[in-house]
Amino acid sequence: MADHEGQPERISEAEYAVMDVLWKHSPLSASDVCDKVCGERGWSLATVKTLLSRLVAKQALATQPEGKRFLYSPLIARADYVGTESRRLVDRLFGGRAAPLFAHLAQTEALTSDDIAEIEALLQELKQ
Amino acid sequence: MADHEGQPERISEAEYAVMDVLWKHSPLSASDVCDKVCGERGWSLATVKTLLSRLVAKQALATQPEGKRFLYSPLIARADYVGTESRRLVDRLFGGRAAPLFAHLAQTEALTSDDIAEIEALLQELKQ
DNA sequence: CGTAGTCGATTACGTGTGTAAACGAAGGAG
DNA sequence: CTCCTTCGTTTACACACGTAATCGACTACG
Repeated sequence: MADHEGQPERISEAEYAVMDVLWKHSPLSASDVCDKVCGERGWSLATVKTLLSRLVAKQALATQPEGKRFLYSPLIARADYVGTESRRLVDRLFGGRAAPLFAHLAQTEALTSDDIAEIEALLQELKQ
Repeated sequence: MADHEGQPERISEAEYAVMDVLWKHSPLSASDVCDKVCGERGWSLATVKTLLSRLVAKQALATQPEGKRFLYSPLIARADYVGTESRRLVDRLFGGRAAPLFAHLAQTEALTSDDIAEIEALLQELKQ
């Protein structure tokens, strides 16, 4: 079947943890990535290697040879991923409207007064 | 292994489509549910039956016998599910802060001016 | 030059998910 | 009373995901 260039394949939660590291520090080797995530997630280096390979297969990461090993760097922007995922949630759960999402976050106390201030500031900009 | 009563099991996307129908019209039979979703999703009745069974196993649906068949109704509130999922996203992608999520939604044009007005109204209430 | 460590690639395996067919019980039609 | 339909239940299967061991190549140390 021809590489028919659809929308990018989805990135799973574990894969996201790997992307997250690479979004913060760009070209890293597999071991470097493991140093940053294997602790928190209780992973072995082998697991990180698998996730890196899958992300390369999904064209979410690029590899560049450095001596005998590879350095990995993101091919997709964090903002794109985050935007897509946010949109998915809003579409699926709130019929595409952001306001009900906001109402829910507010009701479940996920909003601090700092958040409120910040959002007000954003709204001010948007209204201009 | 003892039924150790943890947090409710996760509901997958396909399962959510079924829940969605039942959140709108409460006690329905399997065929009724199929009538509402099999069209849009291209499912067969068998698929709906499987999803219903899995949701019962996950204690997300209750069954009540009606003649020879069952009527299904939600055991968990839509608001709970939606709240949990929203929270997961905010935690995972935005470090638990809602404000950056809004910034993203705003930038990707997911916010209409109606949304903005609605959110402003909500903020007014929250500030009291 | 050989041996040990390291790297990416390959293979593995259990579980969840999407999708569905097959099976067995029960009720209605004739 | 027998056959067909209709339920719910059981079983199936392919693919994605989480997690990891193993393998073949290469390098660096001795």
